[in-house]
Formats: sequence, structure tokens, C-alpha cells
Amino acid sequence: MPEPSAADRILAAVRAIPRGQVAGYGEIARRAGLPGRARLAARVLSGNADPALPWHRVLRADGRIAFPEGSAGFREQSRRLRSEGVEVRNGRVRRARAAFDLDAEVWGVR
DNA sequence: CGGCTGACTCTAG
DNA sequence: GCTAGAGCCAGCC
Repeated sequence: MPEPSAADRILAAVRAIPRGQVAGYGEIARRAGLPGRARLAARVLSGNADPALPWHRVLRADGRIAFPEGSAGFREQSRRLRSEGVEVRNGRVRRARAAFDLDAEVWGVR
């Protein structure tokens, strides 16, 4: 069978985010072997239909939720994050990158 | 082919 | 911490 499509690799990268942790769109794209394709990662998520996909663990580079504040998606994402112990303040997650990079070293990823 | 759009990112001020 | 502007990429009309 052919090698996985870009979208498949992005989805795999999203599924690899441990529970209770978060990653940025650019980070996901990079891990999928698509550096600089953050927008593609966002696009893939917008069209995903997999209920098991932890899409709520993906944030913007500055640790903010990518949805407009107050929107349905925004509330849903912050609710899911908090339910797994992630601290969400005013649409922003503390230590989005730091926490992830820390574990990245542990996993041997990079 | 041209133009618009978006769950993006980076740099400046 | 905030807003603006520019750069970027893929999909759609």
C-alpha cells in the first residue's frame, strides 16, 4: 500500500499527543514531516470526522485556542482540556510549548 | 488562471 | 499582553 498521505500523518501526530498535554499546529505539522504546514494541520482538523481524535489538544503557537472566544468550538475545547487536567485561562493554556518540549525529550522525539 | 478564505506563525511597535 | 502587517499553504469558486 502507498505511504500515508499528509493528512494521515497529521492525524497520527495528533493521536500521539499524551492525555493532559497539548501541542501547537506547527508542532504537529513538523512531527508529521511537514514543517511549515501549520495551516494544513488546521485544515485537516477542521474536516476530521473521527470522534476519538484528541483535536482539543491542538492549540496555536502561543498556547491559545484557535477558535473565536465564545464560539461553540471554543467552549467545547476548553471544556475538554479542563476535563483532563489542563489549565485553561481566558482561552489560553499555560506552558503549552514548555510542557510539550519537556516530554519530547523524554520520548526521544524531536 | 485569478481571487478569497482560513482551527496558522513571526516580527514590530 | 495587544494589535498590525506580511508570509504561507491548500482548497474552492
